[in-house]
Formats: sequence, C-alpha cells, structure tokens
Amino acid sequence: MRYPKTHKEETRRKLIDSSRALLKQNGLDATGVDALMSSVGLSGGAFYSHFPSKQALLEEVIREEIQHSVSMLKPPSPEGGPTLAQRTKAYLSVQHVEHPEMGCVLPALGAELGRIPPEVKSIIEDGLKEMHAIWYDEVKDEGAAWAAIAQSVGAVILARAVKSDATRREILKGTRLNMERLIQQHTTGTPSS
Amino acid sequence: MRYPKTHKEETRRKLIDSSRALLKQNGLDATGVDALMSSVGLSGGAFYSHFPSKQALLEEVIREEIQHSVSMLKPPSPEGGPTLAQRTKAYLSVQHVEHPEMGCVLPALGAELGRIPPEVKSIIEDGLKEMHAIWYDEVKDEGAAWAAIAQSVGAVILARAVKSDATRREILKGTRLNMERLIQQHTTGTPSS
DNA sequence: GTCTATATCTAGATAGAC
DNA sequence: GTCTATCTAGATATAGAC
Repeated sequence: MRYPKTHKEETRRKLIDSSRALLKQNGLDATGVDALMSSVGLSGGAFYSHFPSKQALLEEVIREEIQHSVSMLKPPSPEGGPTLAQRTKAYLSVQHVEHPEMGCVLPALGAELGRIPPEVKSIIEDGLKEMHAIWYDEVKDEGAAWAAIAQSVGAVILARAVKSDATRREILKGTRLNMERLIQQHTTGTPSS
Repeated sequence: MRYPKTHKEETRRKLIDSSRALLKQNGLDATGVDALMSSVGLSGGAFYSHFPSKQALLEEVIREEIQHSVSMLKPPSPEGGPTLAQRTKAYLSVQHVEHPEMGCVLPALGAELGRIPPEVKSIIEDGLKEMHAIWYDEVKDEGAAWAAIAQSVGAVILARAVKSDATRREILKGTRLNMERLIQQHTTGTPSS
C-alpha cells in the first residue's frame, strides 16, 4: 500500500484537532472544508476520505470538545490539584476570553449550539449534566449549580462582545467575585476536607 | 414620482423589523439578502436601494436590538409596572427560550457578537453598560450586577442548546432561583419603596 | 423604487487520474 | 489517500429596463 495503515488515522486525528481550534475561533458556518483541510496541508477534496460530510466532522468535534470541557471541570483524580474555585477563576480570565480557539466550546459556539440537529444537542445535554453534577457536588444546590455554569459561559461570551479591555475586565472581575460568593455561601459549614 | 415619499422609509422600516426577527432566529451568516427581502415581499436586488451592504443592515439591526433590550430591562417610567425580579423571571422563561426571534439579541447571536467589527462592539458595550447600571441600581454591587447579566444570557443560551424539555426547564428554574437569591441578598435592609 | 438578469465568488460535494 | 477538475447551489453585489 502507498500509505502505511496508521496514516489515515493520523491524518484524521490531525484534521480533528485542527478543526476543533478553527471552528471555535471562527464558528461552524464561517469555516469551510477547504480551510479545514489546508490547515493540515491537504486539499479540500481529500476531506471526504475521512468524513462523509462536514456535518459528520462537526458532530465529532463537538463530541470531543464537550468531553474535554467536562474533563477540565472535573476535580483532579486523587487530590492536590487546583480547586473548583481556582479552575473557575481561570475560566473567567482574560487569557480564556482572548483565546477562544484554545478555550471552552460553549462560549465559543454560543447560539450556534441552539441551531444544531437534535442528535448533537443530546451530546451537549449529556455534557452539561455532567458539569452540573460536578458543581452540585461542590455547592449542594441544584439551582446554584446551574447558575454557576450559566454565568461562567455567559460572562465569557459578553466579555468577547465588548470593545474595550476595561469593560472586558470589569465583566470578568465582577463575575469572578460573584462566583466566589456563590461557592462560599453554599459551602460554609461544610469543611472542604 | 411613482412612489410617495413615505414609501421608502416605510419599506426600510419593514425590512429592518423583519430582519431583526430573521437574524435572531437563524444567525447573521446563515441569513441571506434574498431571504431578508423576500420576507417583505421584495426581490433581492432591491435591497441595495436601502442599504449599501448587508453589513450596514446588520449594524442597524444590532443597534436597534440592543436599544430594545435595554428598554425592556429598564424600569417602567413612574411606578407600577413589573419589578426587575419579575422582568428577569420572564427573561428566564421557556417562552423566551423557544422564541429567539422575539427575544433578546444577546443570547440569540451569542458568540457571533465576538466576531463583529469593533464599531459594532462599541454599540454592544454601551448597551451592556446601561444594563449594568440598571442592575447596579437594584443590587448596589458592581460584581453582582455583571453576574446577573451574564447568568441571564448564559442560561438562555444553554437552555437552547439542550435536547430535552426537562433539562431546559431545570436550567431555567435553577437560574431563576439563583437570581431571586441574588436580588434578595443584595436588597435586604433596603426597603423597596 | 423595484424588477430581472447577470457577474463574481465561495460553499459542499463528487469523479477520475495517480 | 490525495490530487485536480468540476458540478451545483448559494452568497453578495451590480446593471439596466420599467
């Protein structure tokens, strides 16, 4: 064979990884198959040896992105890593806002997630339920757990939608303060270890 | 003249109003000039008698949408209308989530707002500052005011991104409860009238 | 001011050579 | 598996008739 059997899966992996960044940066509609392929040094026509359609790639990308976002929110295995409060602080950082291509898929795609087919919405839903469980474990309150996720995602979206750095920082700082308060209110009396 | 002088502005008005709904429903990129024009019963070519480009229409639409969202958040002139808490409850409703075309522009466009030109981001920013002032007036806390806006927008986006009605309702209900708590915490000791 | 026709460009997807 | 060439469809925008 002209290509080693590992070649296809390597190319596929590179394509997915590159697509994850590009799609988060520019959105689902605005990123064409040609752009995705040339980002891994291939021509547009070769795409269809790897996926039957652009939609199929989008599904895979969203699946991996959601899985990744959940794993980033998850507490580190034994002990010792950053706390949920600390991970949230990093989420609500200028660094995250300025680099959607490396960040969470939820604020990067935003409203586009409301327009994807139901099968893909199921993936989002499962991921959000996992995130909710992680937050619930911390704050022991169903509502507060959903609100924590909502305001994290919302703050990053809003911070990206304003022009000035000053307002961007205000939004992030304000939300960080509120999140600290939310965590503290729901964990007082519950020793953390 | 073949058309009365009020005709152009009437057509323009109808076009903008119709565009506001369509763009919020389908997104900025996915809605073409032809679709916008045929929604008011005209052909695509006639568009350019009203706007020099699609981008110019988008700016006008976003400007009016932001202005409208601010006016919806604003307390009714003298007294007697719904409270901020009540208006927030309506914002976090299934009705709002299921009808993006009639709802707030921020969750309807979401991440797309992060990719518009700086001039338009200024419009968003000014509107967000007005919304922040309205919230600050209620809760007297800069951070809580930003967090209130962020979690409202975020919750609507997330509610639209999940498949099941049950989870949709959970997200909205949880966020509503948290918003009530936020308002109550920051207003105790401050009589409301 | 609006129409039809068109120019130009880009999109997703397919066909056949290598 | 990847390439080039191409099909079809859709986009933004323009030109000229009415």
